[in-house]
Amino acid sequence: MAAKLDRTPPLLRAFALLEHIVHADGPMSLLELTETAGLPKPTVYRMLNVLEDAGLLQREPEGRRVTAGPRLTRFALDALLSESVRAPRHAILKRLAEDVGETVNLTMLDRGEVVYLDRVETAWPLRMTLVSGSRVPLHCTASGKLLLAMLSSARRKRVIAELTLARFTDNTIVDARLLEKELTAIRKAGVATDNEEYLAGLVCVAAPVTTAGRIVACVAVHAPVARMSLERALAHLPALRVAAKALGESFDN
Amino acid sequence: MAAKLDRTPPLLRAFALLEHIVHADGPMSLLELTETAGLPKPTVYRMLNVLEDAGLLQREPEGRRVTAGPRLTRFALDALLSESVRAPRHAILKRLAEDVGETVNLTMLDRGEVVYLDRVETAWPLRMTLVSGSRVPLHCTASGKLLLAMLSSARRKRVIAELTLARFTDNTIVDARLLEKELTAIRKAGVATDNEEYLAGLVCVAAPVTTAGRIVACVAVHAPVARMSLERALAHLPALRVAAKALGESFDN
DNA sequence: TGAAATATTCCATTTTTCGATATATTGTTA
DNA sequence: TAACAATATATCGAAAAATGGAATATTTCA
Repeated sequence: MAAKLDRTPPLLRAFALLEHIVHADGPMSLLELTETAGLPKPTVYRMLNVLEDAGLLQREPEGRRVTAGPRLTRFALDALLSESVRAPRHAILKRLAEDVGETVNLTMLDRGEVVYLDRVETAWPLRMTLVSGSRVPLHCTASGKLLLAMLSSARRKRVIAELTLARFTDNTIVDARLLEKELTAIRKAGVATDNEEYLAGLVCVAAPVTTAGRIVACVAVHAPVARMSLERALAHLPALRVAAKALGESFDN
Repeated sequence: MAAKLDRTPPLLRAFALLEHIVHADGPMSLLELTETAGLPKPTVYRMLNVLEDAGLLQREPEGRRVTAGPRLTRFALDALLSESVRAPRHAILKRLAEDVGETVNLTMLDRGEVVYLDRVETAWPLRMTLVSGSRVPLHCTASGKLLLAMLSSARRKRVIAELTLARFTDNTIVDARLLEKELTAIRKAGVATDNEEYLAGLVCVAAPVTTAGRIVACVAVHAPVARMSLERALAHLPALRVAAKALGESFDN
């Protein structure tokens, strides 16, 4: 994964550099990149400037270090939402949806919200039709709470401190301390639920999707409580976990 | 979004081609790409082969058309995950935007221009609208003037010497001596305003973001003067300062 | 203040891309 | 099946761009 770039075709060098930056833990400095890319300083320097001018990279305020820029983020989301990228995961979701007989979806964290990467609806008539790419809040959804719970503790604290814990239903958690408690429980259990916290009458169960030891996404099932109680939904957890495993593996081909 | 590639730097052409492919609805043929990219057939042909060899693209079973490959999926996933580093920062801005009820943004100085690191619009569209990454001049924006004012005098002189003090509105400061005066006042006040100096009808207030005793960025609110006078905007200064403090802390890890 | 670390510029050379044109392959229709 | 159309692939000299070693400038830190 830390492949040197000096053997890659020039056409792809810029892209390969982006891969290194995006794959690193945090922002990268010119010198770090020079090292990991195995290219001379002036070369990397020039590339970084071109990439920054194009909006693909952004400088960090503190120093001269660099991270993914807005155009790159947009590209990444477009890619994950594109038909051909969704296909392998979609098949897994479809099977899961047939198993549990309710709507299932695959979600990620983006800009402090839950974004739907894909979804498979059941034949049931559902009022709630969220298209891929739409967004829901963090604090009152199963996926959101799970993704939040899995952030590093420093980041999680900062995010929670700034969240507006808007109330959507009687069950919405609007107290930061209670939310923290809930997240701790979720982290321990490895599963999150939404007990009519976002939309009255709608329950949801979400399990983490892992690749290379990292939580990258959530797979979740939801249904009107009239049709499926939270307990009944939790009974599908094993199926969710199987799907989650398959989804995780599908990411590292 | 259907930008032709013939004006993009060669370094970025491969990436731009990927953008087109990912943004399209389904698999794309050589001819389609030739058309949307605005490049000659042989050029696109060669690029596709390189990209396919690299695992970034995949051929449809039929062998003709191309779609995103597994390496591209990986990359997109990494890109979105790396962005979670900035989640806390974004949350702070979001909270501020909700407080003041107008668009807020985070900016920094980069190569003689103001660059938007992030921005939160108030009327939230369901679709992601990324306008960050764009650049505006230094001499006629609240952020720009503030960042300029806070530079060391040696640096400031050098930067100002390079500036073209272009006129955008009747209020734009186009005289170097007047600008220096304004900057001195700003330095004393610790806050900068833009009184329709860049875009007629738009006012802005910017406060400094500090890390380790240094001004590294600005947080600003702006609005149409019809909706918010400069005085009313200044009333939000305390909220701006609170956000600025939180942002500053988010920078030192 | 000065020394070390880091970033930026320079520019002759090498490498790569470029794309007009030509050819091959595949698909389609009568 | 033959003739045709559409699409994909190969060639190559000219033009453009990236390259990277070395020099310079800037920032950081003691």
